[in-house]
Amino acid sequence: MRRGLTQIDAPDFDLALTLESGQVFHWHNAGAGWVGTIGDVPVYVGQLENALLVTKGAEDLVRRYFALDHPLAEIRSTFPDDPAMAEALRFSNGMRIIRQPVWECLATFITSSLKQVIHIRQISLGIRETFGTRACFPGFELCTYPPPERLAAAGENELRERKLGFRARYLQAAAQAVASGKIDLERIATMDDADALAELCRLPGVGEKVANCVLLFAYGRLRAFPIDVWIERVLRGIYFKGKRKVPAARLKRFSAEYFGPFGGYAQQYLFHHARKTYRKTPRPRVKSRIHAV
DNA sequence: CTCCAGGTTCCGG
DNA sequence: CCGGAACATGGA
Repeated sequence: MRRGLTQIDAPDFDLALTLESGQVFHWHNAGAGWVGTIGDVPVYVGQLENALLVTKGAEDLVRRYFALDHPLAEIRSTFPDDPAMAEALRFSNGMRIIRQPVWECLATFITSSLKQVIHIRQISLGIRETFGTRACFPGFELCTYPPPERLAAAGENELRERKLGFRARYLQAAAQAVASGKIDLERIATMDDADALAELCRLPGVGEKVANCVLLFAYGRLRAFPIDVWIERVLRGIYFKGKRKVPAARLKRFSAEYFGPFGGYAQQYLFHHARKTYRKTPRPRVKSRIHAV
C-alpha cells in the first residue's frame, strides 16, 4: 500500500460511477484513483474491491461524503417494480447519492442551468481557480470552492469572465443573500422538505429543479426528485407514453408518490441510464445543396 | 450551420 | 395555472 494511504471498507460502492454521474463536478482522475477536495480538505480516493484506499486522516470525511452509510440494498428494495426502473438499476450498481457541502453544491447548481455536464465542470473549476484557495496536494493543482463572502465581493462582471453568462448575476446575488444572512443555509437543514424547498427557492437563480438537487445532493433528503430535461424525457417517454398534453405539475405529483421514500435515488439512476443510452434520432437530412445550378 | 444542454424568470392568456 | 420567450456559451 502506498505511503500516506489507508484502507476503509466500502461494499456496494462504485467510486468512478458515482463521481461521473452528474452530482459533483470537480474531481480529477488520477489513474488508479481520484483526487479532489472535500470541503477544504484535499483527498485521494482509490477504488479497491469492496474497499477504498484513502488519504490517511480523511477516513471519516470520505465515509460521510460518499454516504457509505446509506443502506443501498434496502433503498433499492423500495423502488417501484417496472421495466424502466429495473434497467436503470442494472446500469447504476454501486452509485450513491453523496453528501456535498451545502454552499458548494448550491452555487454549482446555480451555474448549471442550460449547461452540459462538461461545461458545469469547466465553470466549477474556473471559479475555484479564480476565487478559491489553493489546497496543497502533490501532483495536482486543487482549489477549494470559494465561500459566499468571496463571491459576493466579486462583481458580476468578474464572474462573467469565468464564462458564466447570464448565470453570473444569479450566483452573485445568491452569494450576497447567503453572506448577508438573509438566507440561512444551516437553518434550512432543520426544516421539513417542503419548507426547505420553498426557502431555497427564495434565492435568485434557484427554482424547483436546482433546489431539489441541493436537497438531494447536500442536505441528504433522499426523497427530493429533481426534474430536468433528461428525467422529463424519461417520464413523458416511458411513464406517460402516448398521453397527450401532460402538464408539468402532473409529472411532479406522479414522481413524488410513485418512486417512494428514496425517490431521489431512483431519479439519479434513471437520469444516469437515460444519459448513457439516449441517442437522438437523426433528423432527416433535407436537401440543402441539391439546387445548386 | 443548427441544435441542445441536470433552468429560471418574466409576461400574456 | 400554463405555455412561450429571453437569457450566454460551447460541444456535437
